[in-house]
Amino acid sequence: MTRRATVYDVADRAGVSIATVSRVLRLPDAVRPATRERVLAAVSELGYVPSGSARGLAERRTGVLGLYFPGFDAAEEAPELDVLAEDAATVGFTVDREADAEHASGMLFLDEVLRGAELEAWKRGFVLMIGVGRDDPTRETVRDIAGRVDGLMVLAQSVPDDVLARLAQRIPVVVLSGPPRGDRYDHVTVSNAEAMAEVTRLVLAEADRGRIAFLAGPEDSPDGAERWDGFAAAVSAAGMSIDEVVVVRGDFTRESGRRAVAELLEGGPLSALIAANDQMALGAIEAFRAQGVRVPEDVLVSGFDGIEEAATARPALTTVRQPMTDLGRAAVQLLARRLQDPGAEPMSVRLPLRILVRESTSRA
Amino acid sequence: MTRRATVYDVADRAGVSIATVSRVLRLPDAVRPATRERVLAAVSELGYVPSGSARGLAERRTGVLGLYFPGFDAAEEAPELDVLAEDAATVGFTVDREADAEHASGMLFLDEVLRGAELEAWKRGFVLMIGVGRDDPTRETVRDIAGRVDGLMVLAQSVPDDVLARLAQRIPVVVLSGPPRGDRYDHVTVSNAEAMAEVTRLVLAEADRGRIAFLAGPEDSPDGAERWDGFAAAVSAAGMSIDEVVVVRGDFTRESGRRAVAELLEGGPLSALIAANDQMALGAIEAFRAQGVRVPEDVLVSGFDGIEEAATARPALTTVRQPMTDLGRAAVQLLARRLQDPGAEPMSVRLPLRILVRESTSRA
DNA sequence: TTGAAAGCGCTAACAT
DNA sequence: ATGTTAGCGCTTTCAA
Repeated sequence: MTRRATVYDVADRAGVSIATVSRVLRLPDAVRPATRERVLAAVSELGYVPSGSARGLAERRTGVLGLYFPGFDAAEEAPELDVLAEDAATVGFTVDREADAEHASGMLFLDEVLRGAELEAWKRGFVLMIGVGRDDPTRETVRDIAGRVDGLMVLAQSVPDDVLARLAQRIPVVVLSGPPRGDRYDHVTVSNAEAMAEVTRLVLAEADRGRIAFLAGPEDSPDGAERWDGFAAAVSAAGMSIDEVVVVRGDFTRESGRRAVAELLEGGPLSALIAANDQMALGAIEAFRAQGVRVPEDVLVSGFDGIEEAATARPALTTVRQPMTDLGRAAVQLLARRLQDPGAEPMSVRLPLRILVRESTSRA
Repeated sequence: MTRRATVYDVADRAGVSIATVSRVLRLPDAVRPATRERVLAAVSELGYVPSGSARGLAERRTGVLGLYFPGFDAAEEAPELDVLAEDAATVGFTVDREADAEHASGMLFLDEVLRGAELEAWKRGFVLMIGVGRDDPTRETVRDIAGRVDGLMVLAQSVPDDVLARLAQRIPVVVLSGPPRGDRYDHVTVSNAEAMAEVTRLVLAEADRGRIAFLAGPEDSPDGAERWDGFAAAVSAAGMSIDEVVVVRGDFTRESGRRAVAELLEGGPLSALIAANDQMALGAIEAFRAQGVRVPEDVLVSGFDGIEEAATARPALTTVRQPMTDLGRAAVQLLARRLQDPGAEPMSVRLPLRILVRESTSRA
């Protein structure tokens, strides 16, 4: 690798000025064909690739959009790997008769958002830079990224409010998912409440007249709260009093779903259980089965999130799926809009959720 | 958003020179605490975020690594989405009683590679820029990226040889997966052949003395070729002649697996079928079942790739899993090495595969 | 159609 | 410990 070629090298070689080189690359039609050919030949011969930094500096835009996630791993938990080590593995394989080669769990959400964002960014001529929030107080990855991009998309909760406010002073910020964070940012969300209301409506329509239970999320979860609101609204709409339903609070884990069912069954049989997320719903189904209660024959169960396991579980779980790819795409669209028109009013986009009706709520 | 603050603004406000501002940010200990505080206060008040472009230009390094994938989508196939349109959807949900909300298929591979790369990059103080290869002749996304990063990781086959060679002239390149592309690049691969040989050995040890079949991939697949080599080696090692086995060529699709079985069964019963990938193996199992041939009682079947469905299928499929996260991590490690020592010899790292022995090859 | 030259916002010598 | 200044490699007026 010899010294990197620059515009000057190309200009020399083609016998033109650097301005002409720049023009050939940016406004080819503004240059006489013969000259253009000479320049392109030089570019090619020298393997010239323009410096993004220099361009970014001169143009005052980078052509890069940033996507910032909450940490999807505890960096510390990652096993050691050092392929440069003296004793680096030399075996070609290992044999495993037990393990199920855990597929990365739960993170599909982020992957799909990423994919949607990348597609939309590409369509608009941007490239994507990604960052993951890991709490290392000595480093602020998000600022690292903010300094290198024209606009930033952050997943709800991944950046503290004050930091976000600072960054928004410098570049456009779009918040993805979660509740609105003030009305100063562009924002993409989903209709948690409406979708939960609809699920509840569907379940109530199918259920016996009997005890209905809601398995809520933790108190501090904004998503959980919205889902509760939706449930409550549907209950009222069905002409029932909210006092007629039983509410148990869980923490979004499967185990808390199991515990909730144990508790609920002490109060007698149930005709439907509506959970604030899939994990709790799946835990509940396990517990019902353990107690000899059949789903959906004896009790209907619904979840929320649309995790993959909801589809493969027996019975398959009725749930609500996040439009993950569209979340990513919508975020980029909002960012692109603001980049074009920095003064526009902050805008909030609400994407429809997809309700998947499956066996667990079908009194066949 | 007022004009973006720069070092000059910060320096003015703190009553120091721009050099001092720069120092506070990069070598805080080289500045007197009192001065440092003043500067940091100014930084904070102004919401100053250093320009990555200016830094990159001055430092002659960007602190960014690039990861370039082959297109995981046909951009054209993506449904329309325009959240800014006048008639943008206003409904909160849709109800779906049939569909299984397809989880993005097959691309888990890339997601996990990405995750591994991001983790390792973060550990080393880099951020990650991603690009996806889509064939748009008018744009060269990969060059876009190459101009903005200190080093580039490309997935095998995602970049034409000549383009790659050009880029490698400018920045370090690491090739991921696939066969070596010349010996001029650092390279991370897996031991396709060895792992397939081991799978074959395991299956042969378990199988009846009967007809053994290999379900090969398309001729032009380098992976397919390596897997074939491994199979052939194991067959020889078992003291059999390669002529004793039946070989059918498929194209890595499930349908081709089904067809292959139909064809194979015409030649009489089989005792084992070793497929070059999971999709074909799963297709084969379906076809066997349709013919009343039981797996694994009558015939053993193995796959390759370790897709998720291999674990949930009935019977669970014996397969070989790619160390995807480690591929990403290893690539970054190689890149970091080369960045430190540009003159080092190109290095090729071979990662062990993980053989997962499951029901489909277990004569219980 | 082309060239000269002035920045873009930073870092890193070198001076003080 | 801090300030001055010369680039880093490009884009973009403004002139020619």
